Amino acid sequence: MIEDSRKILSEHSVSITNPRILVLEALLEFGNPITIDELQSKLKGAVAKSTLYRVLNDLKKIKILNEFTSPDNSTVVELILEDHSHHHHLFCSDCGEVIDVELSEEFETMLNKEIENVQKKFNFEITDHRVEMFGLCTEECSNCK
Amino acid sequence: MIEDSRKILSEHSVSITNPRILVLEALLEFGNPITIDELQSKLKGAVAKSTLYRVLNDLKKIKILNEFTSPDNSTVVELILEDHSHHHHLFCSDCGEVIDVELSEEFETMLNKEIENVQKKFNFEITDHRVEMFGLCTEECSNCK
DNA sequence: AAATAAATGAGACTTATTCTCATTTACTGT
DNA sequence: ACAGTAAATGAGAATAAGTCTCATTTATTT
Repeated sequence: MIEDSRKILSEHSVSITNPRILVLEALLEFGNPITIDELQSKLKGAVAKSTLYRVLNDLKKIKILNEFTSPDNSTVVELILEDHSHHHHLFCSDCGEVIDVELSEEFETMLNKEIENVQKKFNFEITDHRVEMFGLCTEECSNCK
Repeated sequence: MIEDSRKILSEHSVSITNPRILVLEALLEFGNPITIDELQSKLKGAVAKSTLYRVLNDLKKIKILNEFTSPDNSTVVELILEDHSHHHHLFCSDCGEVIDVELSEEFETMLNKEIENVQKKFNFEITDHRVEMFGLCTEECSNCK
C-alpha cells in the first residue's frame, strides 16, 4: 500500500512526503468515499489538521480526489483511481454511508444525450455531471446493523 | 406576494411572522435557486442572521425548501412550489449561477428503472435523487456577461 | 553532504451556522 | 378587543470547518 501511494505521487510529479503517504494509504485502505471526520480519526492525529487539508487540496489539484457534500452537510472525499470507472453515489440518510454505484451503459448514453440538449438550450459548456441517490439502507448495511 | 407568503405559511400551519414573510417574499421574487449570501443581501438586514437561518430551517421542516451545496461550497436554497415540477440543476462554475433544468420524461422513466435496480442491489429504500450538471455558461448568462 | 525550495506543525484566524437568553410578537379563549 | 401563554425574534456569544502564518523540518537536486 505504501508502494501504491508512492507510485501515485511520483506519477503525478508530487513530492513524496510522509503526510501524503499516510493520507493516501488511509484512503486506499478504506476504499470507499469517506468523510473528512472519519479520515481524521483513521489518521489518529498522525497528520496535522492544516496538513490534512493541504494534502487533500494537493490531491484535488492533480485530479485524483473527488470532493462532495453529503446530505447531512459533511464533506466526503474519494480517490479517483485509474481502474475506477465513471460512477455515482448512494447516500444513507441514517448512518451517513456513501456507496459507489455504477449505472447501466444505456442510461449513461441517454444521460449524455440529455446533457447535449441542456448544453444547447442554455448555451452552456457542461464539463461534468453527477447523479446522487438518497435513502435508507435496510438489512445489509453494516453501519445501521 | 405578501398574500402568497401568508397563504404558504398558513397552509402549513406555521405561524405568520414578519421575518417569515420577508424571507418567503424574497425567495418568491427571485424565483430561482439562490445562495444564502445573495438572500441575505436581498433582505438588507431586515431579518437577523440567526432568524434567517431559523426561518430557513422552518421552511425545510415543512418541506417547502430545498437546500444544496454548490460546487464552490456555498449553500443554495430553493422554494419547492406546488406547480414546480421535478427538476435538476445546472451550475456555472464561473459565476455561480444555478439554473433549474427539466429533463425528458423518457430520461426520468429510465432513471427510475435504474433506481429500482439500485434499490434491489443494495437493499436500500431510495427516497430521493438528484442530477447535477456543472459547466460554464457562455454568451447567454447575464452574470458572466 | 550542502543548498534550496517545498512541505509541515501548531496554533491563530476566518467565516458559516447554531445557540443562548432576554425581549417581543402571534395566537387562543374569553 | 384583551389578557395570558407559548412561540418567535434580535443581538451577540459560541462552535466548528477550513484557511492562513510563520518558524522549523524535510525532500530533492547537485
